[in-house]
Amino acid sequence: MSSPRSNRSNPLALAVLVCLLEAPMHPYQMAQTLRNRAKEHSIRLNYGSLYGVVENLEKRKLVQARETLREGRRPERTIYEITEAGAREALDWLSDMISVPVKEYPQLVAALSFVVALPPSEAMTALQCRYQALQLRLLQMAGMRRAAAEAGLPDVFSLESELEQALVDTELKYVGDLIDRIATGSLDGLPMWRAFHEADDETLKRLAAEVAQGLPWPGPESRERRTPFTDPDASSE
Amino acid sequence: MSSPRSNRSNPLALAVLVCLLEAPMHPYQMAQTLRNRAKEHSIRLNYGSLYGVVENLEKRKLVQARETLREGRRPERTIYEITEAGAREALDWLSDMISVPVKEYPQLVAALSFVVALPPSEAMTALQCRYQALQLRLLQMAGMRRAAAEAGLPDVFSLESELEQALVDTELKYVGDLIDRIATGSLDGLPMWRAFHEADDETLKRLAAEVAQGLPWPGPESRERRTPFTDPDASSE
DNA sequence: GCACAAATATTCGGTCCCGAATATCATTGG
DNA sequence: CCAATGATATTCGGGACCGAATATTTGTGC
Repeated sequence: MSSPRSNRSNPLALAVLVCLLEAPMHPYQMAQTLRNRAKEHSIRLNYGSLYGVVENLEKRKLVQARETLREGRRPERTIYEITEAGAREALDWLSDMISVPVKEYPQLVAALSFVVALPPSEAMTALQCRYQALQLRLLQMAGMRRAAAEAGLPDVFSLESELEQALVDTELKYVGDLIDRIATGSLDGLPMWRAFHEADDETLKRLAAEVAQGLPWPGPESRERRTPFTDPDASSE
Repeated sequence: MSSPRSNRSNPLALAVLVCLLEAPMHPYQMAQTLRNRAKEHSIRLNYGSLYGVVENLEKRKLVQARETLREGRRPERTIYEITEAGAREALDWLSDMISVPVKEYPQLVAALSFVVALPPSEAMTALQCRYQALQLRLLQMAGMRRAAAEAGLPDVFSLESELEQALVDTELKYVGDLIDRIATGSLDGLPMWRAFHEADDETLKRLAAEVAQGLPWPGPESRERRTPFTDPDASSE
């Protein structure tokens, strides 16, 4: 009934609104603007998505077409401008994005949650590989930040890269520590992990998995029903 | 031709493979297993998505239906098992996810990149709000980790929450610092930021925006073409 | 034993989004 | 001057995903 389509899922829509907050423009120009300001590093920017997003905003009356230039030369360029409601929505949305942290799912967090499925030696190799890649990225980011500073860009315009750097740095340090813990054997549970994979014996593996499964993993509500996992028709074979 | 559908986009598919690496099961049981192990905190888990993902994997011959139980009681439960190729894919994928860091777009990074669109006072309020929320989340996470430790779960099974905590902690500290920098006025560019929003004068605002835009924002390739932004037919009005 | 709620297990429709393709214009140089 | 290349600007098809709806069974109180 009220809002025809998407809510506040796609941050690209916010980017569009903020662009239009400054001046009316056509979609491609928004892309240019965002790229010029290196926002592509903080927002997932996709040429194809832009037009859909803008249309969506138009349906929700947050932006409106101001004029369509034809000029005979270029293909039609539709210039959009922000509406009253759009301006309000932009500031509200932005405010909310800062105020309310949402759960996110970084790749490495996901990967680590399954790391025991990998033999320790392979995990080690992979971690070292990531460590080097992260070091490289940190160097690149530091370079960009230095260049921006030298160009006279005030910090307030590059807060996002400060934070990004801090996060990557944290990840780097964590990975480094983890590598050490495995190398020195100080990681709690490492013998068990090794046992899983050194065992030629399938049943041991299976057993170990069940151990992991059977361990009481308390949720935040602290008392979780132990799922009774139905019938033991587990079959032979 | 070769792979009918999605590649390695959805980590839920990896979760499915890892589940099946341990034992054959039906989709709902995978969900149970993942929830029991609190993987829902590290993987975006959606009941509806599961079936689609599993079908996809079946098309790619990474899993196969082993048997379909009817039992007369419950609706049909199709039990899947992993294939040889599936097992290889799982380990490869996992290894890659660890080895190769991919660019990610945390909400706060996106939000900060537009923070100057917000009046400083509103930004301040929002930041303080987030700060409190993050503190709370940190406490919850610490509680869960302590509970897990007391329950005897070895660290190697909860690496993902260590990392998550480290990341949230970094974010918290960054937000705290930022609040201080604004409060004490030590943030570089803060007067400019204030000027944007204190000006009743529209033209000043517009001008300031252009300053931000005109500033040479060097990309990682260090020399970016200054986009000539086409014709100065900017129109009157 | 029956109504009602909760858990179990899966289906389905709509929508969002990505990437490739298209179409036009500008520029270069043979 | 026209073919080739690259930048400009937009369209489009189709797959993936989310969340709500659907069945069915189990449990609970009366």
